[in-house]
Amino acid sequence: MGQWLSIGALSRATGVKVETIRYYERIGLMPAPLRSEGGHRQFREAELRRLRFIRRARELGFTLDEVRELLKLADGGAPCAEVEVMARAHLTGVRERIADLQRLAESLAHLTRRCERVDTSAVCPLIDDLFGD
Amino acid sequence: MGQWLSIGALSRATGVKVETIRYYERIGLMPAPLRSEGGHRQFREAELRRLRFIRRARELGFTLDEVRELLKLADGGAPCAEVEVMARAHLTGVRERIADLQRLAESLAHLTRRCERVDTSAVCPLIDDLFGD
DNA sequence: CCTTGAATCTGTAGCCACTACAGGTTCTAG
DNA sequence: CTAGAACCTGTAGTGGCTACAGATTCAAGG
Repeated sequence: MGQWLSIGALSRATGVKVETIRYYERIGLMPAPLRSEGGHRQFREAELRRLRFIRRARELGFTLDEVRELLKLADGGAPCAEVEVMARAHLTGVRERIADLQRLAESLAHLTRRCERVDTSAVCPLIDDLFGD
Repeated sequence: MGQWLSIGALSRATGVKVETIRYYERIGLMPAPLRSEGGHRQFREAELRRLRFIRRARELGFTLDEVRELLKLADGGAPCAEVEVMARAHLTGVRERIADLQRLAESLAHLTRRCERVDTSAVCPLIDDLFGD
């Protein structure tokens, strides 16, 4: 009943799974928290904020390494310009992935459209296409 | 100099890396090929066609399990309807991923836009946002 | 025929970001 | 005091490769 959260409470508060929290600690993304007599983790406000930050950055698609970088910038006073550079680079990457997937969806749609026109169970043009030279 | 390809030649012919070809064999996606006296793999037309099929299906974003399924269908005469079902399901998945990424790009664009408006090196609104409750 | 060096062989470990156990200990409510 | 929920550590698995290390085999040139 103090000012701390158990790992389960922190998990509920952030939406990050218990195992993942321990994983983040293991890889040094989260600091080692205080412990109870018996060895249970006790988290405080700072850790809650940090973990929320991590979760949101992950939701924006940053890799853990990028999150690490972002946290370093944040901890170091965060010159906005540098953060923006990272975010923009990331955005560019995301847009490229979207473009890739769109091309892919295009191809798939095209292939399935060809499938539609085959009466019942002839040789599938999609399969044929994948095999063709 | 017969009718077979070495693993390197197959790799060049398909664009699939040598290690990946061996990996596909290990997981049973490619059949175990003939071997030379000394133990080197000897691939023939059938394997070339199969590997090309795999590569193209992978380019369309199918998982290896889906590729396996597709190959089973292809080997079994391929009733076009079933193939179409798989392809459509896959297409739906791809479109969902595109939608997810677009939402993500939207958020990122929004955040970086807010960054732009900060003069020089104030507290970064992007970082702030990720920390906020 | 012999040598050189490129290609190939097997087996194992690493990557990312978790997730899922197993087998034990601690905490908390009744 | 006790039951059982929550927690602990450590290890292994996921997908789809990729990257070694250290040994062997192959093809071409002399």
